[in-house]
Amino acid sequence: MDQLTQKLKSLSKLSEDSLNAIFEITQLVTFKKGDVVQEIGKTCKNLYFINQGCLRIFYLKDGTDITESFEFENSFVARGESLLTMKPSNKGIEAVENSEILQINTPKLFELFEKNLQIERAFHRIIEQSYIQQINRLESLQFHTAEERYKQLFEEKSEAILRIPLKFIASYLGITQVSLSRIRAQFK
Amino acid sequence: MDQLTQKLKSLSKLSEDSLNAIFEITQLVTFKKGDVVQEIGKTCKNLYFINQGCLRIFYLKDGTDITESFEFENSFVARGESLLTMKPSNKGIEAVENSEILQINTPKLFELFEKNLQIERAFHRIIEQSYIQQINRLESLQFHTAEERYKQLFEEKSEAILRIPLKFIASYLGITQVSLSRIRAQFK
DNA sequence: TTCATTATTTAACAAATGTAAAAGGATACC
DNA sequence: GGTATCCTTTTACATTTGTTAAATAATGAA
Repeated sequence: MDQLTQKLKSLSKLSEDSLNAIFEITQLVTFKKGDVVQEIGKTCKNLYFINQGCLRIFYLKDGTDITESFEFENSFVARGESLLTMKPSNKGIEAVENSEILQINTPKLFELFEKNLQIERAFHRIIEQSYIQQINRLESLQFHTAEERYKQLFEEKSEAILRIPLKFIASYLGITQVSLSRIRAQFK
Repeated sequence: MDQLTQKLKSLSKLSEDSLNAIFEITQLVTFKKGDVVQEIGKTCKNLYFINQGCLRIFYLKDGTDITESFEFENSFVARGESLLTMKPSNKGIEAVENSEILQINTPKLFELFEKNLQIERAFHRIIEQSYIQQINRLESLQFHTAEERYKQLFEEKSEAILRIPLKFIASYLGITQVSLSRIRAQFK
């Protein structure tokens, strides 16, 4: 739980008791490359923290697999809109690599909020940070060309291009694989 | 304050005392069409609630005015990324129509959080809702064509097309005015 | 290793969107 | 009311991106 502890402490002040309360509703799980962590159509009842590996959130648009987002070590992953509304998500989560994941039970987490303000605040920080991330992503998609978006990804998250299949990168950037290939060809 | 009261109560349980504490840090302001409510470059220290009128968040990309978002009556408006990070925003806020706005002082609001959990929770709801909105907007931009995005706006927020100049709508949809005009021409 | 499968690139053509400029419309101000 | 300004549409052409299909490269399993 070391990595998770450090991450949580970096967000908000947390006592040992608070941390232990969180650990009690947390489970270590492992997935193999390609495993489905959460199926499309289910309501999101877990918040994931990546110890090792890579997860992606995806969905199907007219039968085509679309990558909404991906995360690496020391990041949280959840289908926020489902977690917060308690409604089924049209998105799924998949392991892009063999992964070691901490799985936090969110119904129990929300119960903890009622008795422990420290915990509530820490997890609100996570939501806030996801929100800020989302605002920046929107700006990128709204007004940068596909080439600019690729460059930006290359600069800010270059490991993504090394660790994630390009077909996932393409849909993440909102373009086709062919288009991404053309952009990459210019770079040489 | 009626509209704001109703809105807040719809989000979370709030006592009269809590509501009054919020009102104490809230100010009624009016703007004329075209007025700048918040300048680009300033740190966001207010959360706005629209009693009457319309606000838009915008920024400049290579000298071109881009509309990031707009809101009408009974909605909150803020540059979330600046409000939460306390850093200057590269975006501004403008009144699209003559508007009557309630302006909530956020540094004081954050102080209230420390003493009043009800208030903290109510405003976290606002952030959560903005976050969900943002997720859906991203999905729309990432994988719908410009035509689909226009149709969607038409169906979900048709008043926007009536009340907001099309040049603002175009950049909001991530396309040029010319392109929007072409899409609209097909609809006749 | 070898073969089958999957991922990536390339090519050719079609469709969508951008750019620049001009023409109409609508609006605001004197 | 008239004029200037701003908004919207249209046109013509350039560029980007999508689609389909094929070729090449990389990967994984027997």
